Amino acid sequence: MRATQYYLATLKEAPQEAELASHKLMLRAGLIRKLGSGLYTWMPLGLKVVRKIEHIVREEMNRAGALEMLAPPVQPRELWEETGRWELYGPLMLRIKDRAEREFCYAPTAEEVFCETVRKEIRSYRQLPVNLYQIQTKFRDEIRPRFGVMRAREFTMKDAYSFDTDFEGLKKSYKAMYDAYTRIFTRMGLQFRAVAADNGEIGGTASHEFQVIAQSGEDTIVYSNGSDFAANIELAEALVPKAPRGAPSQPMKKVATPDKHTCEEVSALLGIPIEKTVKSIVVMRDRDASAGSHSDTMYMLLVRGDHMLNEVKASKIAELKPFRFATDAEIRAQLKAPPGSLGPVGTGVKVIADRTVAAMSDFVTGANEEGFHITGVNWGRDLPEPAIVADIRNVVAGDPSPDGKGTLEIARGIEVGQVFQLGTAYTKAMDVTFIDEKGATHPMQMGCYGIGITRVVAAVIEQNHDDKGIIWPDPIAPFTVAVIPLGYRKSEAVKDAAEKLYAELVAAGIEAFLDDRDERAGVLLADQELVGIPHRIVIGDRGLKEGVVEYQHRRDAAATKIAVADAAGHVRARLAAGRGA
RNA sequence: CGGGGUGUAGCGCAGUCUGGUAGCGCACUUGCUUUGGGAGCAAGAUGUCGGGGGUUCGAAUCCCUCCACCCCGACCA
Repeated sequence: MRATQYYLATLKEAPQEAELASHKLMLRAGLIRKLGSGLYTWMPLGLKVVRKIEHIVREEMNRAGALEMLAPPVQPRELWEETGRWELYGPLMLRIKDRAEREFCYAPTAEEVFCETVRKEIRSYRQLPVNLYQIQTKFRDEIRPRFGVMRAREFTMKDAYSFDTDFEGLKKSYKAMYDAYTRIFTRMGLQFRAVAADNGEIGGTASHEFQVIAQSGEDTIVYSNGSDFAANIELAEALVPKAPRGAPSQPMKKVATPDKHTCEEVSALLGIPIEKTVKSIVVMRDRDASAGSHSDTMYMLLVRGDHMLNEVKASKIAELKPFRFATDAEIRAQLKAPPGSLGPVGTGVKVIADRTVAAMSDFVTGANEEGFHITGVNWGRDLPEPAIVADIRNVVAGDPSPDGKGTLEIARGIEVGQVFQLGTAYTKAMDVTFIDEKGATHPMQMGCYGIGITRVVAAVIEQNHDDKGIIWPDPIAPFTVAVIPLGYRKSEAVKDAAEKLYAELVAAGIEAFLDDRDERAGVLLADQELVGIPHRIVIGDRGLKEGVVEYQHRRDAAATKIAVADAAGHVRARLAAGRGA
């Protein structure tokens, strides 16, 4: 491609709406343009990258035995009512009406259509297993679109659905996808980690998320330094403390803590370690909220002062389902005290203690009186044993690994893919069945597997950029080599050498970008660096006099001189070396 | 949805407090010079100052209202 026949939409400055490095660079390099909140137009350069990612995904999906098809993104309401998701999805789903007032949604995912297809097409165990996938635009009306294409409302997703006769088959299909995903993200040059994940509301038997390691990631993942344990923090279990609860050694005492509300403040004021304090989080179970009657029950969740409540874990406590945080008014009405001075002593409110808290003695809590806390609190003596003891906190770095091997470390991640064993949740609801060898009918075992194609673009940039711009890994670079003639319009020698090299590269099947614009050297080089073309060859009169051109990889600190005749060969060698690495 | 903020030329911004009829840098057009790291000079084009309403002789500026977008908290690929 020649620059003069292309449209490089680069910007010197990033629009102010962009916060994240990848978002800024995608706008500056002209990969995307914003159309509205969470809506992006892919410019020619950006689309090239998307297509390359899709290409890798297709290759690996096909290699794993999956078959590509394509379902409509606009789907009738009736289909979604079969699984109850027309209601369940709520405002996240974009709903549309046609001229006859029939209702549709713009699909946020596609379990229903694929189930519909399979139940119509497949009858016999002899036709199973199958794994069908598509690469299709999805729409989720996110509460808060953010970070450009990282969390857009419209995005491209590769979604696959496997159907098996039995659970053993499902496990095989799942493993095949897990392995395919590992190959896909490896080929893209990403540093990633597959972590055990929460199954969500759907249930099912297993799930893993593929997390790209990045400081800017929205997810927190934990992993063991002594084993291969890795999980989303939502899921990672905090074990029961090894040390038994100590015997009470202090009397219970009310102390003044004026204007001190957080555990940090109170522990600093009293000179007591924060590990001796307990945080009280007041929630309401509103089990009958949907029926309109309000029989909400208050619960107090107790977590050690330096720990964080894990809402996913708390939401799994059967007695609490579903819960919400109590309002300020509810707290004042029932506990006669404002948040910041709350505690479990003498309230009569049912207490759910974290495992760590249940093992504490002589601890500090709020006194349910503004400006006062209580020290020397002990279970059994000063208040009843907790009604429920459960794991309701986030693990912290240094906690023992749940598998008993090593301790946990914490990192941030960007979720680019997830694999799910769904089991029969959908196939039962939609009557997706097959006939076995004895003529009996059974629901199929289903799995689903997603990759956020457009999010991958942002994730790759998060991991591969510097202050000058993007640094694409070879397999997904929009162009592989930039040929940069210095003085294309001024020097016949430069022009001839550039044209010759460009033709050679193209003939060798290498995607070259010849920057034949009548611009100064600085402009050409800055654009190549911003856009992130990984390899470049600079051709100038100065070098040609010595018979050389300059090769520089985007990550190299300096250029190396190459004999003019060897330039194309050198690039080929570098590309081959990159593939090996 | 709650909290904070922004909306002025394609992009980045000043001007708003203290009302007087819109400006800077980059980009764009033309010409000359320059030419190995985002050039210089000269000339030029580009604006419903987010929309609507009000106050005023006069509104980008003050008041009301609506909208869009961004950031922080509850969602997911």
